[in-house]
Amino acid sequence: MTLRDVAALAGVSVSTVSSVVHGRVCVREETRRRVQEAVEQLGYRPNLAARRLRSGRSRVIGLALPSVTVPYFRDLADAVLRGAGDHGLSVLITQTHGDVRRERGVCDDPYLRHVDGILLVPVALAEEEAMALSAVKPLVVAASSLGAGRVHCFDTDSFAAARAVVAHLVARGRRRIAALAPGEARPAESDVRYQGYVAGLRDAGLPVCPERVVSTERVSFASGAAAARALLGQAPDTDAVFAIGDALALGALRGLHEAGRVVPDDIAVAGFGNVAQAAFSTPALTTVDPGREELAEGAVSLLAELTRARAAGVPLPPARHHTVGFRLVERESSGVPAR
Amino acid sequence: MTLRDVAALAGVSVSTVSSVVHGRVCVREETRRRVQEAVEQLGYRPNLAARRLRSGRSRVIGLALPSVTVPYFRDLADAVLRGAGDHGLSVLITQTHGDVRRERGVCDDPYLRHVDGILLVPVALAEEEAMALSAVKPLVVAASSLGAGRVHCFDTDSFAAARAVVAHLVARGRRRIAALAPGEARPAESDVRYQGYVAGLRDAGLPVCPERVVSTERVSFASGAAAARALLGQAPDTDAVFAIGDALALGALRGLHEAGRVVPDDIAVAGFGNVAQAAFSTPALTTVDPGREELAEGAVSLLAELTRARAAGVPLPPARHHTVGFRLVERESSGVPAR
DNA sequence: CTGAAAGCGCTTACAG
DNA sequence: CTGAAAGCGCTTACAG
Repeated sequence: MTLRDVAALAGVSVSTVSSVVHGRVCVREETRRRVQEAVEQLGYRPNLAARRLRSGRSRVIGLALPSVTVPYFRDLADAVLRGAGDHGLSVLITQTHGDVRRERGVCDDPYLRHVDGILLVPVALAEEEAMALSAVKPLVVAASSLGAGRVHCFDTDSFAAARAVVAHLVARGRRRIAALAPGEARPAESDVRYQGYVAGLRDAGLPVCPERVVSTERVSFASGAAAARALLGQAPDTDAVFAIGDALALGALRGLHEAGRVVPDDIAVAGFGNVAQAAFSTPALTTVDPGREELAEGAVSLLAELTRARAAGVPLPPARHHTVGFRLVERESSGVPAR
Repeated sequence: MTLRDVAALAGVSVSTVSSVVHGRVCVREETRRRVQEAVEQLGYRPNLAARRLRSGRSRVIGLALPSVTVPYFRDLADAVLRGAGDHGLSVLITQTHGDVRRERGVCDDPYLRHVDGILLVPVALAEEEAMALSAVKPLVVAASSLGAGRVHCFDTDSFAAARAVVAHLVARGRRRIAALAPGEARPAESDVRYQGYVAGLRDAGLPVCPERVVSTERVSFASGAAAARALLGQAPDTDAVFAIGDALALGALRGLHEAGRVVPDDIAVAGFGNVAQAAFSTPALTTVDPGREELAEGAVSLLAELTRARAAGVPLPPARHHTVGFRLVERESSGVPAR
């Protein structure tokens, strides 16, 4: 079932069929009708591989993120999948597992080689490296604070959001507020959230106590639970915890429970991400809604625009850092009653 | 950067380069070396679209599942992504949202059109419909009990697993055991789990009480919470709940908590799926580990084999229902102490 | 062991 | 408004 077959049945040339299929206006109404009938009758479907070979475009974008098992990224993937559908794009997902080499290599990733553009959710990539990637193919960085706007980037204002979380905890009467965040080589995005935490403490005239800052190995339930236990060991009088990710916060809830602490009576907990289960934990989790839908949709739209521009050979719009609004979601874990 | 360029640099024909790239043995060692050097030097990468057009294979498989936001499917997607990588396959994900028309139409899904084969996680599809899809392109049904083995199918023995859950609850002294499951048009897989519940009650000589069977709209946290509230209204003396999915169970935990019931003291809860957060809820959730890794890997391997067979023009192996082992994971929500 | 050539199905100037 | 023709980059018999 090829253009040739359709052309034969409709009694026209393949060029004409191609024009009809692409909705070009330069075809006589009567001809168009005949071709369309032939298309219907034969159930013609264009061969994508041929189209791609010819046009150099694949209509597929790559989504490179740490792992779909992290609730925050999974929800983001869902939003991207939906957004891409609206633009007629398919999505190829690849997991970097937070490995900076894989992040650097996304453009070489054999599974991502034929994609038109890449939506990258980096964890450890430097802005310069992202710029290098942008030179290879259209790239939009999502959900990560990649600095100075020299790369197309869509992100929540994580600094302000984290700061608002701390302000909220302070308003609920907490003074000894801890932070849980990935350790040593803190990913850029996590670091921004952490800096927001520091700023929030400063706003309230509170000190940053090193023993209240716990480094975690990853952003996972297990790490959160372990970090909570460690925190109680080194700073038992802590009365609130800000975890830079919901998975960490949900794990901390668990760790605190195991240690016999009552949340929020003994200790408040707040996270970041407003993942689906944050509303259904016990107690329900106070967190930041990062405007995920808007972020995913904006990033996909921009990427679609970039790939179109590139295909058309027109200059790409200059890189910019787009910021999406956030919302503080106050729930039981910080002492806000349900309902 | 094409075969031609490499051929020119190496001073051979494109056919020879192609042979080297494909590792065919019929090339003289000295020639192979020269070609490989040229490949390196030029950084040659094959054009996938051309390869696909020529070979008719894409090395991409489609994964069609209800939604990546459901924890159970998200964990499955993660396992499939990893399994596919081992076979050198990319994965294109499409969400059916449990819509049977989208399930029936997976082979026509414009985003899945060029894939070599499809891994389908159906919710409402009948076996006959799946057979019809199999005729279009290689298809493996995963994580769903699709009957009689006339379609390639990988599944947990959900019936036995659900039955084992009930046996466990009975062993923990529960007698008034409720079930939470999607309503009216119960998906095949959910129904199998439900039937396992019924069998489990029978094994213990317990009656199936209609007022203890609550139909949910979806498998989500929110549905689980709502169902738990409904259950308490219509059968307040219930002492255990078996939810056919972990999302439902985790939501029920929340609903019961809101209603002032203590789990497991007042009422035990068990789920199905052993999703990542099941170990980190409060209390930790008793559930069934469905052998996800084995299931995903088996399904992907089989699909890879089918696509290879089809490409080679050899007859596909006959359809079969593969069953994967499960494991009951006993945790606090059914009264098993932590640790 | 190596190469010339056909062709996968499409798009796109270009000519008419 | 329509068609003939070139060519995207590759693979694969086939001939030598």
